Amino acid sequence: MYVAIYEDLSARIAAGELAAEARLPSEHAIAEQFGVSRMTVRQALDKLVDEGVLLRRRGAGTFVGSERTRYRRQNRLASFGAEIGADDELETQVLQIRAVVPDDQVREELQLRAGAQAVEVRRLRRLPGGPVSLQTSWVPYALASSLPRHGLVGGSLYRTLREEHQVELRWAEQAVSASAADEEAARLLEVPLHAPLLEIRRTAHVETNAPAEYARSLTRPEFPLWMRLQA
Amino acid sequence: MYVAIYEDLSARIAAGELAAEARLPSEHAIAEQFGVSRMTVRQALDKLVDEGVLLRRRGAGTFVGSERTRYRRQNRLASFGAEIGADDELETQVLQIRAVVPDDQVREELQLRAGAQAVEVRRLRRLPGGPVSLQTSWVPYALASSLPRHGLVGGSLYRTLREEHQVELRWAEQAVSASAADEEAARLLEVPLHAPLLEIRRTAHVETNAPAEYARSLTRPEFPLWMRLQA
DNA sequence: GAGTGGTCTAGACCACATG
DNA sequence: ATGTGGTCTAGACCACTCA
Repeated sequence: MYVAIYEDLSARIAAGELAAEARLPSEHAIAEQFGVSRMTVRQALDKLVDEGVLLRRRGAGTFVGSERTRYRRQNRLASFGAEIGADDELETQVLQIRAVVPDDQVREELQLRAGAQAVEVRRLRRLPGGPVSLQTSWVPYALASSLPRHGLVGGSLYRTLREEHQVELRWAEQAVSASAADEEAARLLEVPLHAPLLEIRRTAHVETNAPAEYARSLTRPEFPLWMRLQA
Repeated sequence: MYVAIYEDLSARIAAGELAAEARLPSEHAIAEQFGVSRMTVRQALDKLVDEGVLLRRRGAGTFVGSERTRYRRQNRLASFGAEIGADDELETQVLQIRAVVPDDQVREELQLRAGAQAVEVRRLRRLPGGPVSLQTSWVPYALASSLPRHGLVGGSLYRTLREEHQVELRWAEQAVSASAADEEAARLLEVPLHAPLLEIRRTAHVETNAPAEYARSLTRPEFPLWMRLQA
């Protein structure tokens, strides 16, 4: 039920029915409107506040965040397109999909036995203006053995895992740093050799907390990563 | 009351009394132990799960996260020392504190009137092994007019704002990217000219959602930023 | 089958912001 | 003075995990 309230409010904000800075009905009023208790409403609002879509002000009300604040759903495990706020225009060039015996760091992150295989997916993500990000992902072979044969659905690894392999990713931890473009990255991302790039190493997990994807990505610095911090 | 439970559990995990991978008592049991309802316990556990300290597995129990997962309290607005997990050893070299009329981007982020002043704080953060990060912060002059005279408490801007100016920061949004070291950054951070650096631009807010700090930092790539993503 | 976390109810009192 | 969000109660039923 709280998911239904969450989706209803999300849709109304996305549609502009609830504009930026607008005040929402009070939690009591929303509860009555949906015929649920206030704790259930709060569960939906908590999620939207966490994403930066809503702001709460004690004694005053709950407000829709500014355009900029809510444009990017922050700290969410989403497709890369949604992450940079350009899901529609993003193109994916699949460079390679193959089964490999991964290196030690990948093996450890995916908790694979020595010699166990993983599927390696290398992609270049592009916008009309040019290349954006070079991404390499590894998925345990046992989870997605048909990936090399069947390829990606719509260029999205997460969508493919969900729809073709019944693998639903729930949370991830990632390390964000910077690195200099090597020859391959410079060529594919169309930047000078040794140019600074945003480097992300991510381990994503399914609901049982088992790791299901390890990824390394290099992104042009014009596409920063937005995040939200709580005290 | 949920804060008390949160702090009790945090302390027991930090002290090693609850080791990594250990299972916590059930939510019902914790509620009885503290004499509160289960919803209150969940409020405390939610916060720890959000930080990556605890992991929940439906039907099985709540577990302390692995050393690595819980070492860094992720997505939290904390002092830089706590952020990189080396609060004790971090040294702060204050390069400059002065009142300035900031540039347009800073003025807009802090929602200052044209010509209004801000206090600029420039710091170099160091560990025993060498420099780590070069940080410039701006705070509206009205919030901290005595900062240039009195300086920082223990090298920490957030602590100074809290203790000397009654300014408590509650949340922030930040853009994370990469940039090449200019001459000054290269000299202070002891890296080659044009070396890749992690660049963060952060706007921090008080409880009323008014902006109270804008900061730009450049960090050596050996000190990545860790974050946690939820589906 | 027993115990766990996930969700929900139908209230309540409080501190706080605003008119 | 009114209404808001912040917190809390004392239950409940469910799906799920695991012995």
